[in-house]
Amino acid sequence: MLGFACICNTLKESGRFKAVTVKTLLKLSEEEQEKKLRAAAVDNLYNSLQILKWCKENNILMYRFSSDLIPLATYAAHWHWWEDADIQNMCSKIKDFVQESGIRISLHPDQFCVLNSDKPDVVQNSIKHLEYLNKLSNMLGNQILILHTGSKAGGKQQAMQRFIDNFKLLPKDIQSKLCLENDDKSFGVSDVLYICETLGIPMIFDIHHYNCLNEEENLWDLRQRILDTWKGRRPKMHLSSGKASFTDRHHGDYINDADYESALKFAGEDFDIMLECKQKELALLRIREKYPDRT
DNA sequence: CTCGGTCAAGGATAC
DNA sequence: GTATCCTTGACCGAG
Repeated sequence: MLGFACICNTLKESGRFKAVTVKTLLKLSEEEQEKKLRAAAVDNLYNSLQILKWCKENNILMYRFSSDLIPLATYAAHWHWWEDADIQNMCSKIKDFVQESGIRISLHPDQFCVLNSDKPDVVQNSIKHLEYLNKLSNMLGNQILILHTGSKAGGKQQAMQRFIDNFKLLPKDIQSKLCLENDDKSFGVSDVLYICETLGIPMIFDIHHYNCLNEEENLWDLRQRILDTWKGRRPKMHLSSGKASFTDRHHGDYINDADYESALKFAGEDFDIMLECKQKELALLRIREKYPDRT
């Protein structure tokens, strides 16, 4: 099964999301602030639902929500977005649709969510961010939050231990949703597998990150260990192509055939594949056209 | 209206 | 310590 993330180009006006800047917010009264934030959030949730409906119509059964659906969610502390009737209403519509359509959903915190930072206030902010995404997840019926290990300050081993220690401080509800993904700069497949096995959480295998950063591990040796971290749930993996070259960390617009084929080979019958490329659903449709039997 | 500098949030690096 | 880049897509003020 293939999926894509966030933006849907095809839907034009309802395929992307609104943001609110702090600068703008500070010019407004508290009442106007809430009005602006609510309007953007409701709009973003509505657009997410439109995208999900489009996915269903096009038989795309996996989608990752934008993590910015509720603008400035942890900034505007006076606004309890989760208690807002319009937002609750939109969320339950999405939750119902997800349930009846069977679309597999997930959420991916932004890069500033660094659970293993060596700075205590960054860890606290990261936990706040995870609490926001967890709350939203429960309202949307999402069970998967995908995180990177984070910083390697102080050395990789220490940084991995900080991740493990800080993970244990999280509420169980968040812990049960977290999955860890290998990245392209600091923590490779072996590192992330170690953490996942230690904590008993699923590992997201990102094949392009592996191509950019690896210890020449034999993927077939690691494959079963990755599968095992899912404990019977259906595993997911990520796929993208380098923009300028095979190991360019920048994501390309589309997926190269060779990259798709090697991902397919790795996935076999066992993994769902989330596409991470600039052209989002268009890349998925292009793959489907090229490989009609294998998507 | 369009254009482009700017934007909550972190990290890594070079000096 | 501080300056600067990385990196995303939308905001928003200038023209």
